[in-house]
Amino acid sequence: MTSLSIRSGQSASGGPRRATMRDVAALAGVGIKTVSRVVNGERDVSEATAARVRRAAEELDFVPDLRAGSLRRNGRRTDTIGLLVSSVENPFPAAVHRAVEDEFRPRGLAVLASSVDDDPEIERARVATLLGRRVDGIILAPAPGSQEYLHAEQERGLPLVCVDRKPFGIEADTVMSDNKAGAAVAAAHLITHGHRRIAVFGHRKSLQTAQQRKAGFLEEAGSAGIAAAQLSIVEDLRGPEQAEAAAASIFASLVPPTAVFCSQNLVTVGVLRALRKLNAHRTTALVSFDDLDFGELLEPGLTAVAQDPHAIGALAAQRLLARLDGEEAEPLTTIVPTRLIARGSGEIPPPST
Amino acid sequence: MTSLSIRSGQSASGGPRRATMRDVAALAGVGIKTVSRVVNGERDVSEATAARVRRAAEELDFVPDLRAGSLRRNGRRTDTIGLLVSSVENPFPAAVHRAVEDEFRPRGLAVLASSVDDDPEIERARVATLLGRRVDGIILAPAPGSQEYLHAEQERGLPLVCVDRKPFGIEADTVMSDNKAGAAVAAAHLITHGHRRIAVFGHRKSLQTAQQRKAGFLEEAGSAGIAAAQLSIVEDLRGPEQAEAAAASIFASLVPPTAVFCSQNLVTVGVLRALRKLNAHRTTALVSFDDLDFGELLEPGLTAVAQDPHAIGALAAQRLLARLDGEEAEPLTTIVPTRLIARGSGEIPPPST
DNA sequence: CTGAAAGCGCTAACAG
DNA sequence: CTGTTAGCGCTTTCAG
Repeated sequence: MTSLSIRSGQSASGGPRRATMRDVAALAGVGIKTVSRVVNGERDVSEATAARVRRAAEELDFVPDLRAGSLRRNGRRTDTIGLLVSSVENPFPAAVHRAVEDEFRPRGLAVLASSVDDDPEIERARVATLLGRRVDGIILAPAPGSQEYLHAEQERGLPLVCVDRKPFGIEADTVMSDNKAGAAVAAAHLITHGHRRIAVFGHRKSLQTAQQRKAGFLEEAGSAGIAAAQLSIVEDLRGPEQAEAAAASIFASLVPPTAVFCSQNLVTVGVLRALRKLNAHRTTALVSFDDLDFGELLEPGLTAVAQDPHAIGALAAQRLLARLDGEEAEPLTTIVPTRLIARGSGEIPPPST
Repeated sequence: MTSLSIRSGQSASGGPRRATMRDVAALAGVGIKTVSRVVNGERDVSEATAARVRRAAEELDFVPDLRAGSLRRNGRRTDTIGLLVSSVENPFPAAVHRAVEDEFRPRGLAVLASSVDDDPEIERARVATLLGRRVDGIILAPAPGSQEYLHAEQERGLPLVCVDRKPFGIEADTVMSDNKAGAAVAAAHLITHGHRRIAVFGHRKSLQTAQQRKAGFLEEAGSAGIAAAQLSIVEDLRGPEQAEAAAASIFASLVPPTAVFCSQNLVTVGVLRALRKLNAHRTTALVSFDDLDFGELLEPGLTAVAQDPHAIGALAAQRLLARLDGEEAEPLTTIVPTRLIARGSGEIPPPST
């Protein structure tokens, strides 16, 4: 198995070195440029020589080096784009990732994906990594803080599309959910079902999505005659644990809210845990912004304002492709609608005290 | 805003072209090699010139071109690795992805991630894409079918590490869950709780994990005196819908099983739906291989054999790093233990008829 | 239809 | 300590 053939390479790895175009040319008895023509499907090569070249390439397991090619090729394209999200592991960004991938694949574009953890410094570092690899464009879920540092790159012609939130300090194509409207729908839903004493649990305050969802909810509540002061509002919850603690304290009070709105899925998880411990989950209405993966399996089923991450990813990728193809229009913001899915938790009426 | 400065480039994008090392050298008044030294942190450059170079680089927004560098550098490393999983969107691969990323980041390695949808042809196409970009190594969740086509690449020195399942037709470092043992634990758990009439729902048969989990379960059942013939076994379920249909039919029978084992999370989801529709979810014991994201929120809580995707990803990445560093040992298979999490559904006793 | 020469941006190998 | 020359593997340009 481990036959130690001649080492010509530098590192510890063995085997013959990878064939180059020159090798193929030599074996086929043609010039290197002819190989290039065949490999790139340029015409004006006689079928006879083309066949010889293909056989030689096959024989040698030739795989053209895209690095070298892109270095000289018109446009210097690497056919690689960068995707920067909060975490490749979270369901929302992961779905965006998949949609982006599917949109790019037919064009032969590969994607360098990386997690930023909503940290501005990490974002800059990851961007640097992408620029060094000369990606053709970047799809970015902006972290809190400014993206102004990207302005020079945009001027230099780097296509940039933002997803989930708008960038700060620059302009760029952006594809995002209709956070405000979605939250307003959630508010209207709870109010319609008779609730007026409502708790609002918000996620990380520095994120635009948190601000917009809160604003959307409060506005709708306000126009229904419920002032912000009448609501129990908790903000800046960083995860399920914090959300659970906050909910535990609020719902243990003497006159607890009859309904909750959670602005993000992780917050929802925490709140659900708290409600279950208090055995209040069947009597307290709950609407979640962001669906949970199997929200229909909960009891009651989770009523959620669902986003459409696939649509967001696909639209962002299409925007990037358009820019790559030379579109010069003003930056465009695309708002993707949300959808309220009523499955039970949001339709619980207030106690008929 | 959209100031159309001088176009020197080729594509539609404007702006001054990106600075090269030569530009930096010229501005700093030094040779290009000196810039190279400073940029790469080689010593033997006077602090004075180094400072001048750095200032010039800063001034020009210089970002070294890693493509060009890697083309000539010893080892020709691109500092990029490929990750091929069933889908970047599924929770399990997504968690592996994150762990891999975290392990590579400190070394400056970027990751090209791509979905293969468990299709052998797609796998080959994605591998080709990676080879063309000259990745330093590949982490692969093998699709059904043979990976023999990778043998030549391995000989040529391409480090390959498999995750989740073993490759077929070649040998390679592999990191995977202890499927058999995990399934055996599930069987023992149900049997201990008094069940003998058990349904076994398996996922896609061509996947190793399905075979191993089924085998592990049956063996354990066998040694407890339960023959396979006494079990209701359904195999090759491709998704929640199929699983739901299968479960609906089996549990509607006159003498339904008192317990279920599901070999994969998507199967679990389908079975749970079916049980709920039959209102049998509180009386039928269920153990799932693969946890659901919020299994603790179900009622009863989901008893699951949980895998450790982060550990799998991290270990796979470490294996790859070791190979990149020249380790020449025989391919190593690392088995990651699973953990049974009892949350209620698996502890339901059989009806005391 | 085909090939030789130049050069992409950088690093290796040598000079000074 | 610093610079010059070649050359990575490919595409361009321009001659045959």
